[in-house]
Amino acid sequence: MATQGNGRQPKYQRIADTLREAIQAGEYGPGDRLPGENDLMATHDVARMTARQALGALQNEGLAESRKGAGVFVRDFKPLRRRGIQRLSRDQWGSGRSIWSADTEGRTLVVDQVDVSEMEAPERIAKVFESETGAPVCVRSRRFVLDGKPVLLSTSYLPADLVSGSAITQEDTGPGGTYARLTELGYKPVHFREEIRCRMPSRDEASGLDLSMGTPVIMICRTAFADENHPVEVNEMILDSASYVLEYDFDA
Amino acid sequence: MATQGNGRQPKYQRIADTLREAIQAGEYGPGDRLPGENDLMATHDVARMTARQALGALQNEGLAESRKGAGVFVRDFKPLRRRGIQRLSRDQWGSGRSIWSADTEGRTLVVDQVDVSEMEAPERIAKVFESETGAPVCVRSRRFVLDGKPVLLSTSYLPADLVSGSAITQEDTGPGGTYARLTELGYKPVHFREEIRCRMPSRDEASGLDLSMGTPVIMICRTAFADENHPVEVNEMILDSASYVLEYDFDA
DNA sequence: AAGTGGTCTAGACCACGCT
DNA sequence: GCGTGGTCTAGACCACTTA
Repeated sequence: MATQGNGRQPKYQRIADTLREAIQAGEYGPGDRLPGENDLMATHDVARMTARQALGALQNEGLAESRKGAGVFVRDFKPLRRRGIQRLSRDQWGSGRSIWSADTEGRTLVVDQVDVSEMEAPERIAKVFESETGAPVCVRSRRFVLDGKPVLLSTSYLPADLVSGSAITQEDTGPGGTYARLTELGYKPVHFREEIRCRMPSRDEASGLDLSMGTPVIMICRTAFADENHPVEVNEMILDSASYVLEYDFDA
Repeated sequence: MATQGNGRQPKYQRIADTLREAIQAGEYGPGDRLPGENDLMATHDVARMTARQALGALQNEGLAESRKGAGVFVRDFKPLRRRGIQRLSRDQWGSGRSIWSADTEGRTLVVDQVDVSEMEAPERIAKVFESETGAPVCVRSRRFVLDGKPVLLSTSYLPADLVSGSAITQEDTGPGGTYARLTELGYKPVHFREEIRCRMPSRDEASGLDLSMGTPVIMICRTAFADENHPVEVNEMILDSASYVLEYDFDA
């Protein structure tokens, strides 16, 4: 017992390898149910926990996901393409269209969990605005749900003195959104910086995006600048990495 | 026994939460050792597997990493900043400098596992070059190790007929690298497209980058275009997400 | 040599979903 | 109702590091 030394590598890894290869060979397609714990215990003659470890490995790799009471299923990957630069070109939001219309053609977008409030700026935000920590900022947080699947959590920070009284402090910012309003206020965004990180989600993020185990998130932190390096907005976004491909097109 | 219903959520989650909060509160700093399995069994009065699950959860979140025979330790996050657009501006490689010099100032970069060969183009690559599947391509794969830590795996594909006989087919491509040579050959890259995905690593990627559990990878697929949409190179990169922040700067 | 995490067994009860 | 995955116990041996 516990003689793991048979084939040089752990039993659960060998079982996981078998399943992985079967998936990649197409024996199990997206959405198909994989052999369950009981199946694996029988076919590989192992204990419960060992079969579980094998299935758990596949889930941690993002290849499979479990549904309680139903089984473990092969995952699908059909991402949205988010064109980082074109979507923020002036004509997008200049003409009253949401910058989202570029990404979501022909699909159903719902924005929910909208919350607009004013609070003291967290340190990292205050630092960008070059204001003292604790200066008031307008905070707009939202969730984007595409065809029933939550794909993005967004939290946007703007200096409160800049936007007070404008539609930006309302839930509905009107045609063209925040950037159109900033333009009207004399702070037209002319330059953007996007910082991209990738990591495993926090518990809040996992539940907010309805992520299954083994799905990382993409963090995009976008800073919008009015002319001459004047930052007017910081937007922190959390994206379901299984729902997105980011694209940046630029000249040498 | 197995009365998990005490506090509404699983025991291992409660233990993980305790540790997570302690980490975020700074009680355990980067590199510090967390309480081990035996500690947790004693302090929380649980079985081995339950303590393991708690520590496993933290590792899957990327918050901690285990070292066999030593313990579980809080992870650090000190990423490189990769400026996607500036690093590919003409003056970088035009002057004989590697585009890497922009990222790695003052650090030790080693390139190893260099392999240059010719093979038939995989389907996705042939599609980009608009050649028939199986057309010959020059494949350059390398690994970049920064201060002893592998951070990036790169595989670059170029049409074989375009580069045959040039230094691009050598291990050392000379000053300015592949892009300087392409320019000399009359295929100056003038436009780039980078596609970014994020997912959990394959086993090969995890071992090649020496990743610990719970670390996703960033995939960058860059296509370089000579004038008028003529693709001349496809570079597929796998980045350790704990080592990188990507940055894209652009005008509206 | 002692302690650590990695793997494994053989049982158990639970909540959930539906073949 | 029955099978599913989710959680948990109480043991065990192993390989590795030296905190």
